[in-house]
Amino acid sequence: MSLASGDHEAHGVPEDRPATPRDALAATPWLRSVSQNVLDDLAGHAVLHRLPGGSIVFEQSETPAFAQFLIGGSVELLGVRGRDESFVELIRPVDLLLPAAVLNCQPYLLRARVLGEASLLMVQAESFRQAVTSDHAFCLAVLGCQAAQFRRRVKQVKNLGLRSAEERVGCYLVRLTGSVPPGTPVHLPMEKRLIASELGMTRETFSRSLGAMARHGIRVEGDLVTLDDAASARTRFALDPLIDGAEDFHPLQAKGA
Amino acid sequence: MSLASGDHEAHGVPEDRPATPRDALAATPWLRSVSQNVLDDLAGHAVLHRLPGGSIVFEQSETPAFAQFLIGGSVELLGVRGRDESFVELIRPVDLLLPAAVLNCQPYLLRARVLGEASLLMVQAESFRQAVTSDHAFCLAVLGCQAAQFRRRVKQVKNLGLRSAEERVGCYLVRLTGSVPPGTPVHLPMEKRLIASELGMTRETFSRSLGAMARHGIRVEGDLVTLDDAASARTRFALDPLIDGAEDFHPLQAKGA
DNA sequence: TGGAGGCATTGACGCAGATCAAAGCGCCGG
DNA sequence: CCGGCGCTTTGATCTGCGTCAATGCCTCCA
Repeated sequence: MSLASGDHEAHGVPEDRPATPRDALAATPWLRSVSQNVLDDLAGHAVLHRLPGGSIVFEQSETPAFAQFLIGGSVELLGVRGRDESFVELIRPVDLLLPAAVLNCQPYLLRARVLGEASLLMVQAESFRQAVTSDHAFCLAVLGCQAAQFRRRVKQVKNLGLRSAEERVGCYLVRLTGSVPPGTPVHLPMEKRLIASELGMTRETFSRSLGAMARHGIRVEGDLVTLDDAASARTRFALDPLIDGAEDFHPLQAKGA
Repeated sequence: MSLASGDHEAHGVPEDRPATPRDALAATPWLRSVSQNVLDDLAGHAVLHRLPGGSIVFEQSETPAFAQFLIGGSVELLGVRGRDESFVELIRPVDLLLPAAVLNCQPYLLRARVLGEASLLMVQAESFRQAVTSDHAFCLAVLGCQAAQFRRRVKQVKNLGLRSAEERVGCYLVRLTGSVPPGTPVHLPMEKRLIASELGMTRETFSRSLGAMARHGIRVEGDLVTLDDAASARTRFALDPLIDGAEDFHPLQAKGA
């Protein structure tokens, strides 16, 4: 249920980034039930890569050469038309970048751009497909990963279609402050402009909405959020688990026939 | 590349609806490479159902009891909040209704409502999951189905985010008339209000946009569309395969390890 | 044949949110 | 200590599209 970006090793313990492709795969929760030799094989056709903020991981209409596992940092997916970009989704670790395109050998429908800094595990597309078609457990893992992504998208669409800009902001903040006792200040997990695009609005609208939150018991100063009147806030901005709930990977175990 | 709804047996040959669950599975293109006995097993835990227009197939937040295969007709998926509904997607045969929820045993995020009339094959959820976890070929088929759905959703989002209402209408009509020689009148494949919600706008806006099409070489009279000036129309409303292209199921064959 | 209900059209109007523009305000490098 | 750059804030303005309402048109059925 964390709203945090994958990108703070600023204070405290530096995230222990895996040193090798094999380590990265071993550290991926949703590959837990995949056999060692399949992971070995994948790792054998993979490289670990680190990209600075702003890098393009792939471009719209490219044919995938790799299956990209996002290991650290975060990546935004954007629809592009000429000069215009429209934000579609923010991917956080550990997840696959548009597995559908890789599986189907079809062109990417979106541009992927790194925020902050990201570590990617790049597995050769053909080896990835190979593994999916030859190993049932891996196939199930990918299926589960895709299912979670799909549900996240649906939630995003519902959030956009069913709530006003101000409500989206309110619910976001209520959720953000939900895990600490009311009154405790909480940091926004990323730059405001990024939160704004994740919530499907411009920075200006986001900024104004933050101001308006005061009227409902949420105080925002800089990147610090305090829930002054929890009752009021939670009434005005009622969370809906079918929109605001976290969407976790759900394990499916292979069984013999 | 058809825009047609799944719902015209009005003129010509009546669609041959499968008589038994087993027939329905056999007739599903994307299950072609699944072995007979798996299909037999699924059919053994399934019923074929026919629902009149307006029926609710399932309600938001229900836990799936069945995996629903849409065999004929079409079904709309809607996000619901209180009294409001927001259209999310139109499903056409043959496809699964929200497989992610079924796989993960998680509540549906959307309401499913029948348009016109629909035939559904309802497979017991547990048998469906059983088949996915025990049969690799079936697992691959479901993965492919989900991948196609995912890409359709992304295209939809791009269409909405990157084009104005009028452009969406224009592109829709250009695509609709694309398969016949310019000048030939074409029928709209469904009621205007449905096209409008598929294009993410109100009927009124859709209606006005249809009127505006005349300025770009597309004449609309009733439900008949004629492309008068193909060059002008296709320039103003340039199709983008990454938005307007059909998204078909892409087969992945199981291979031994 | 007439009227009721569903859909489409048309016009007037309003508004949420985008856009444009101009300051503030850190933060960093020199 | 200064200047520039990127982010944020704030205000003014614009506009696409939704909403509301009136009307017309079909189809179905009594």
